[in-house]
Amino acid sequence: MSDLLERLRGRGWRVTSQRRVVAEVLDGEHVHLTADEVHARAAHLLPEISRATVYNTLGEMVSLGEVMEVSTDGRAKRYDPNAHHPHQHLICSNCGAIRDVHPTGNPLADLPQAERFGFTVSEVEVTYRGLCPSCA
Amino acid sequence: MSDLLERLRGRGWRVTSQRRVVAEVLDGEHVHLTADEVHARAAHLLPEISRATVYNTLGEMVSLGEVMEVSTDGRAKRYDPNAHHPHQHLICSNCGAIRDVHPTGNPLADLPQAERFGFTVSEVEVTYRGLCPSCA
DNA sequence: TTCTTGACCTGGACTCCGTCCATCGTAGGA
DNA sequence: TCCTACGATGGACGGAGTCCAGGTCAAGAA
Repeated sequence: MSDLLERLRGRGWRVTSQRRVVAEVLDGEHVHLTADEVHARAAHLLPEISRATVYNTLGEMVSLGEVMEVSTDGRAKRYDPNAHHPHQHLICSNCGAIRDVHPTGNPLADLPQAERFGFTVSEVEVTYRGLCPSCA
Repeated sequence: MSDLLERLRGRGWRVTSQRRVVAEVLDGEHVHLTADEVHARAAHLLPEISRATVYNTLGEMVSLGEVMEVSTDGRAKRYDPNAHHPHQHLICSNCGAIRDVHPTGNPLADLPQAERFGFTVSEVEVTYRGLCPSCA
């Protein structure tokens, strides 16, 4: 993630302290923060940052393909900086903990032509659910 | 779905006109209505039905396993009455159209033990995305 | 059939998540 | 250093869903 700002600058992004702070907050493995959590942590580093800016910045990072949006439960969306390594998610049904996982196999190949209803299918998203060690 | 009310009655549910109307609205294949849509259609049959009742009834049907909740895009949840036939979903990225699909294979088996992080995995949800014939 | 009662329904207030907009500030090129 | 267009701000707004106090009624009892 450290080179995220470089990539963004290369795409013509103006680098501001707000954007730098959001990028810093979104750094690491198994990071799946809500926009509000990003805002809280960013505000720790830059107290005056506004919610709207966090939403804007996250939205831009998503549309640039640098960050992945994860809708876990119909509540707040979560933001996953691990967008360059294809992966799926494993979610605890009880506490909501999320892990990045890498299943074998190719689910796209598992959808027969007859089941595609004429759609051009381009993407598959797999969500595993269960109980994490602490909740089991 | 016609026997849904019978099943619910068997589980000790009090059958009211409101619940009957919600059950009637949720009938058919490839039905994926939002709570608001359910409310609108139900109100067509029973004008005084309230939003809260629709939410309560849908929530109860979901927790009884008679209806399945589908979070498509982080907007409103959709309700799928086809809960007794395991299936996945295919969604048009452009217009949001949804179809029930039946992939081959077993994605649960595709998650190696080492990728389970100690979770007790019990459920997989697969969402295919692409463009429907009208949007392509 | 009528009575009784606890489960159910109602509508409006409320929360949470996210978006919009007018205005102000500033990064970075000239 | 100056300019200016892009970015940030914060407050109002909107959609989706939940909560609650009070009124209503389904269904078993007699």
